[in-house]
Amino acid sequence: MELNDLEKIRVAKIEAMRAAGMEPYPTRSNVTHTTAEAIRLFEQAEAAGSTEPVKVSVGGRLRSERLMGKLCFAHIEDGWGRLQLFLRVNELGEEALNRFREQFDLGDFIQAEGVMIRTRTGEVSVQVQAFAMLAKAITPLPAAKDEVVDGQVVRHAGLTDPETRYRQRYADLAVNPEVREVFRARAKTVTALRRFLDEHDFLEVETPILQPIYGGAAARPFVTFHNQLKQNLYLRISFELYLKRLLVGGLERVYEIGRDFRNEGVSFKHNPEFTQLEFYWGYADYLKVMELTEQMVAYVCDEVLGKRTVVYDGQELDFNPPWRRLELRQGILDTAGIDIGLYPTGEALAEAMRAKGINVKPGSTRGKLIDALLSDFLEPTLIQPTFLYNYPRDISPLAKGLPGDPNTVERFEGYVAGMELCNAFTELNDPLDQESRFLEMGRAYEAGDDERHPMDDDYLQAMSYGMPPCGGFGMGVDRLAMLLTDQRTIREVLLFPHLRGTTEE
RNA sequence: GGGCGUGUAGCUCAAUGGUAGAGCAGUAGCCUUUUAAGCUAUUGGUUCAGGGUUCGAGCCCCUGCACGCUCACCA
Repeated sequence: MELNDLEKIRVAKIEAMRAAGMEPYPTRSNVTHTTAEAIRLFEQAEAAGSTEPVKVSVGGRLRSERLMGKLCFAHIEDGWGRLQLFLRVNELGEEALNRFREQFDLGDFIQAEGVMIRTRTGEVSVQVQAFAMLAKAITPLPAAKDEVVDGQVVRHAGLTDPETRYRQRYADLAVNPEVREVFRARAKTVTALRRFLDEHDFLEVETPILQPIYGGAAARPFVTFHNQLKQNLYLRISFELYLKRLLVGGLERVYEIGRDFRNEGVSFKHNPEFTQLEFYWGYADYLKVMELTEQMVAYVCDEVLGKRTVVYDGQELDFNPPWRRLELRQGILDTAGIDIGLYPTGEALAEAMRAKGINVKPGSTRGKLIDALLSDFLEPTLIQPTFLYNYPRDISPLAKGLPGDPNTVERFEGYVAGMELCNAFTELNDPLDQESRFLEMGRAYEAGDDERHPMDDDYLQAMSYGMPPCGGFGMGVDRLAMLLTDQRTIREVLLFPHLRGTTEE
């Protein structure tokens, strides 16, 4: 452990404490109240007109110190808030107060016991009668100054460098309270999603992360190897194929919240591992799923924010149902000026796009071209929550066809703030059709496309036992958390986002 | 992967090719109701790494690394 000068000074204090018979890392604390409990207790006593002294023992991290000769004000912070400590030579004696001044630094975890009082300026405080070190910090917190004014935390020169914040998230969290709030909101989001689905009689399940055959999405997987079994395994790119097997088995409403892994580029909305929610709802279809989605997101907004509107990137988003519904064909016509319905083949559509001066990636299928039009023209315009529906068949191999339209499937995606939030369809449950779709995919991707999917024979076996009609749904939970916490990058809602390795060590 | 930008003290930031600085933190002294903890003094640097140009490089050039923005990729 390489120590800088500031850290060496603190280590010297540790040695001085031990030499004086005090343990800087005692095994146990003697904390009786959180800061919030202590304050509440005192305010209640005050309101009741009680003269009985409120005695507490509180613990927390030392966040500010104001040394005034023979007295000292300090703030400690625990997981519930902040509390001012008032240390006087009158109660503590000169020796103890000097010990506090000399051995206690900002960032240390300490314990203080005493009587709750209100100081002359009116701040609820602990008049300290005894104190102890709970855990000495060696590295100073990367916040120069931090205080509470009118209940607001004011920071002067805090920790802002994104790289340091992500690599040392512990320091970021310790020093930036709004970061802690983001992750509290994220946790509430996940809890609310679970509660909503539980209340709608969905069963939460867990399916394999290590899979011998990956599928359910078009993405490159991470590959790993089981030494004993001498077997290649893939980290899942979706839960879909396993969850639908469960509907075959009679678990007709299931969901899973967990991690997906995709071996692709990173961006403000992509991380190599991300949290996905998928649910499958027997006897439903994509229209019913749309309605449930609206209700679910509105429910989450209520639980997390207490309201259904949120300002994201300066724009107010309204999550009140119903969301705007826009047929994909119409949306592309409105924004790109091309009616995909007039071009049933990839060649014809590519021709129409070139005529408009749009760059066409050679070898693209019709579906990929439509997806490109969607991404480039339509997606940026979808700010308010919108369901795009009816998607091209060749990029949706697990979705059921739209009756009467051989090129189109019953699929929708939810877009908010120009970003894809969720993806759902009426699930294909015809095993023979499914098999031919797999084969179709295999041919379309044959020319060395590494998104080509292996045939999953066991999945077909499951389908052949019969799966009830159902609507399936997938949503990026990180992206929902971004929207609800007004964060413009996924890294801000991941505690430990993926960063490149450093060259040291 | 491409383009643009950034990298200087623990943190936030300065510094025409000419002595590397400030605020806060730290250290020392003074101070019995503070709240950007006041006054006084003071310590602290592999300027991301490695090469080059130059009498002289934080600054200019090259290579590499990391981060940010952006484009590409990504159902």
